[in-house]
Amino acid sequence: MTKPPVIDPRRTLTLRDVSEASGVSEMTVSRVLRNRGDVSDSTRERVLEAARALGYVPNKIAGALASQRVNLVGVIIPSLSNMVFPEVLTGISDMLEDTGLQPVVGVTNYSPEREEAVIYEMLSWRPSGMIVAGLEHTEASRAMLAQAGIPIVEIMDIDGEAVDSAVGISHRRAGRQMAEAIIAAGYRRIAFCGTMMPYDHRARKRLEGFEEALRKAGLELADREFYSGGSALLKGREMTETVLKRTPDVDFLYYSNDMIGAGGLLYCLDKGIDVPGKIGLAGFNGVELLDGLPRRLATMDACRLEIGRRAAEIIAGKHEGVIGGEVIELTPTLQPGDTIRR
Amino acid sequence: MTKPPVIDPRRTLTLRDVSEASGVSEMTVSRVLRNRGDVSDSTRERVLEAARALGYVPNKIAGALASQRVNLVGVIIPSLSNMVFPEVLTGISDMLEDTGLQPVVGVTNYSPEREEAVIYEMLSWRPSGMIVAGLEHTEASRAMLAQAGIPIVEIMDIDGEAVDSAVGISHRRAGRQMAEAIIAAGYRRIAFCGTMMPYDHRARKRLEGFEEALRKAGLELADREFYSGGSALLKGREMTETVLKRTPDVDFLYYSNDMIGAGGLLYCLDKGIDVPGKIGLAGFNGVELLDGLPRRLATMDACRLEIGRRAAEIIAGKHEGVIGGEVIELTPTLQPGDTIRR
DNA sequence: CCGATGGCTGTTAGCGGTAACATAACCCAT
DNA sequence: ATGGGTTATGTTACCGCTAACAGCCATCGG
Repeated sequence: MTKPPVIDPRRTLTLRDVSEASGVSEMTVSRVLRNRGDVSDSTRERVLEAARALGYVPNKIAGALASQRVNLVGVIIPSLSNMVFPEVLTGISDMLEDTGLQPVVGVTNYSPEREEAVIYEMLSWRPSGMIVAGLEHTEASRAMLAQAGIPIVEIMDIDGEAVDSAVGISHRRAGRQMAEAIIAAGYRRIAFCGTMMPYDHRARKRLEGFEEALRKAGLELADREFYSGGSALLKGREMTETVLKRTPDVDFLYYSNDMIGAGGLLYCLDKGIDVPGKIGLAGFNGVELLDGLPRRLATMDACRLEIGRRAAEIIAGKHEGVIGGEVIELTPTLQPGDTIRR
Repeated sequence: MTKPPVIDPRRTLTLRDVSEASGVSEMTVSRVLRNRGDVSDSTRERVLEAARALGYVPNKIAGALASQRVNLVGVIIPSLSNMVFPEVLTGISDMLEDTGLQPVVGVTNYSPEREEAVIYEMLSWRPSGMIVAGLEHTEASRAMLAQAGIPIVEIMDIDGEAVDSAVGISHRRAGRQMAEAIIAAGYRRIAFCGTMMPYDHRARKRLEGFEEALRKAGLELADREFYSGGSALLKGREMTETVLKRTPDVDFLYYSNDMIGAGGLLYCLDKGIDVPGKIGLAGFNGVELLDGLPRRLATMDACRLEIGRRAAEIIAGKHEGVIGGEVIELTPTLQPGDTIRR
């Protein structure tokens, strides 16, 4: 028995509906809607009218399958609650704006397994390219990316080996530079406060570079304190208090990000501690938030917008010549602010 | 380190490749990979092995077209640089976690035209549902959503007419409640600072509710100041300074969001102004950031996480019975903090 | 007046999967 | 043996669209 042909009034429309409504073939409708090939003005007119009247929305799934072309770019980042990744996203969107490409975001929460799953999921939509934060991935993730046959750009970091292209800064060098500036300013009892997430490789590399520079100057960290979760601003306060109580002679606090740095700054100001006289402070990232604080925290711009832009450019193929495997190192600038002695 | 098996790089793998490699039909491979139907253990084993060895990643485009099923949920929000939407997203992701559904985010930058374009783009991927921030859309946007034949949930706001379902709070009421609390605390010369984006309807509604309550008490705004763009914290400082200079007898400042409120708070503390004695302050949203400030800003929680969760529940069809058109009003709680006299 | 040319539209054959049905092999009770 | 029921696998026909090519008609130079 054949099923009764259910004429669903809300059946989703297809090209055929538009084609019937406008009296031309599906192919012509397709051409009109994509602005492809030659279509006479009168026909185009008629088709557009019909499509609008019906409220037709093309089915990209079918289109993508037929054309083997997908206008999506997968963007995989560890977190959205950080303010740094949204800014990278802004750079990406800006640059992708009129390329017909569209970013699709996946979040990993700093978990390599989650990242692997997200990459798999993304790739199964056959995007035109992938932008992935960081250089550290599971073996399987790297393999999938390498096999995908699309441009891959790893962003934020360049201290390591990229699957394909990479755009970022050297966090080791950033840590080193900050240490050198701090030492040059005369601080000697230097402590570190930062995230303890084992998978925040970039914070780890900054600390490595930082300690390396300290050693070179015959110094070592006077103290260190780690946190995870919670309000970063509050954690910054708390960690600062902890360190200052535990190691009262500390004269500088290096924070792994601006948010906890800001917390530390507010704490010091609250307590009436002389900043940067008695204690110097520095963070990392150059977040906009700092502009509103009572004093400008020393920090280092991570070139987030620029990273997003450059990565998107590579995906969009806007760069001349080179086909892949580019590594673009951007150079962050140290902003001494008002929390390092001069 | 062993490299993964390098397959012919010019062709992406299909079911057929796996089927040939494991000696069964494509259909059986499909069944194995989706855990559908009965497949003998030995066959399953063999297929999985082959798929893994080849590095096969299924093509969801083809799958979606064939099955008429897409495991995506479109989420359309005005901005990512706000911290409130990332939190809503968290709620959505949490709830969607094990439903097989995956959120895909689109950003409108508070532009109705952009929103229309993003909705069109999203719908053309035929998602299983859509979550859209706000109730105000272009005529065309509403029509598209209504026609799509999928569950639509408008979030954040319930003061207006929903296309289908809605989850949110009443911003008018929120504004009213805050005004009542402020008046009850004895403040009389009340000013407002907020965004001037013409499309931030929720901020607008809060202000409307706020002024309504003032009027009911025989009061009116003593002053008002608007901003757009830039560092919200800094703008908060600046606007506060402007208002206090222009209208020195102001005794309360109501901010349209916590970030500018925090800026105002920092400004007042800087200037040694007695808060909440001489001047009271309040913001809106209950952002985590506030936890780290020297004093707790009065605010009102916008139920962001809960909104995300509930919206996702509706899409996932986890709610019993009802088919659509639900409107869920959540009730924000006023957190008086330390910046309103008691 | 013919074939060539170019503008416009239609036809055909998939894209890579999956739903639905068909088939084969094996089991058991009748 | 026979029929009916399982279980495991294969076959067929699309899903909605687009690439590639085929056709048609008017125009045009020789």
